[in-house]
Amino acid sequence: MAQQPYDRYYKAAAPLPDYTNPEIKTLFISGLPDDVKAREIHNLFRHRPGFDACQLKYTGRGNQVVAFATFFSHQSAIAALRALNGVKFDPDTGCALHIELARTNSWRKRKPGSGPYVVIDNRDRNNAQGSSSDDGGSESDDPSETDKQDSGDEDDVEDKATEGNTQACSTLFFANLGPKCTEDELKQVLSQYPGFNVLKMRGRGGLPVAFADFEEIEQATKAMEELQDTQLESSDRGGLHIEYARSKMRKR
DNA sequence: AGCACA
Repeated sequence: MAQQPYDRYYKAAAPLPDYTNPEIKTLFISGLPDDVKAREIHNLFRHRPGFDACQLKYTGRGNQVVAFATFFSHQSAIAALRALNGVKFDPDTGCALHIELARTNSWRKRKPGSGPYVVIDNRDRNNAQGSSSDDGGSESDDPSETDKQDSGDEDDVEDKATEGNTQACSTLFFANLGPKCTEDELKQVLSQYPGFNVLKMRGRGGLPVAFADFEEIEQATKAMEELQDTQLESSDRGGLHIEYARSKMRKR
């Protein structure tokens, strides 16, 4: 009853996950219900700092499905692992996520044009599921997975051009930071976004706020969208609140 | 809701 087929699967596949290998930026996720959608995996990780892309994989072993999530750094992968490992993914069945560092990084880089997640379906070609090199080879756009085709990137994102009342600006304003938030922590997150220039933190009578300057408005927008509501490790409150700054940061 | 630096 409580015995899950994937238990056997991942124990056999990853006998001793190496949590210390700093090369690995990819997480291996099992414990997923077999009707999980790639979109759900994406939503699970999309607000984690440093998240790059993910893939859902039908292993071909029964209905078993696993996922891989790739980050821009080992550290951010570990942070997401710690935050999400053991989390109840399906409240009905109570089944919990099992997350480990993957044994090898995903070779797949997110291409500018392509979506943030991909589906790999081995259910029909039931061969070659034991080897370590079967992690892809195809960008198979499965017709059964049509959720992503029209909208590409988002499904629950309201993409107004502006946040609050402010005009788009290449400097971002960060609020809802915890008192323990450091410049380094924020810098580390932001440095993973193209065009990131300078960070300035200000302690506004207790709670810190921050300003992050980007080369281009588009790059600031991208970072804002991806980091909005992200929980920093230092946070003792809700996720990041980000808006366009009211004025561009002064050049020095 | 909280937006500085000059």
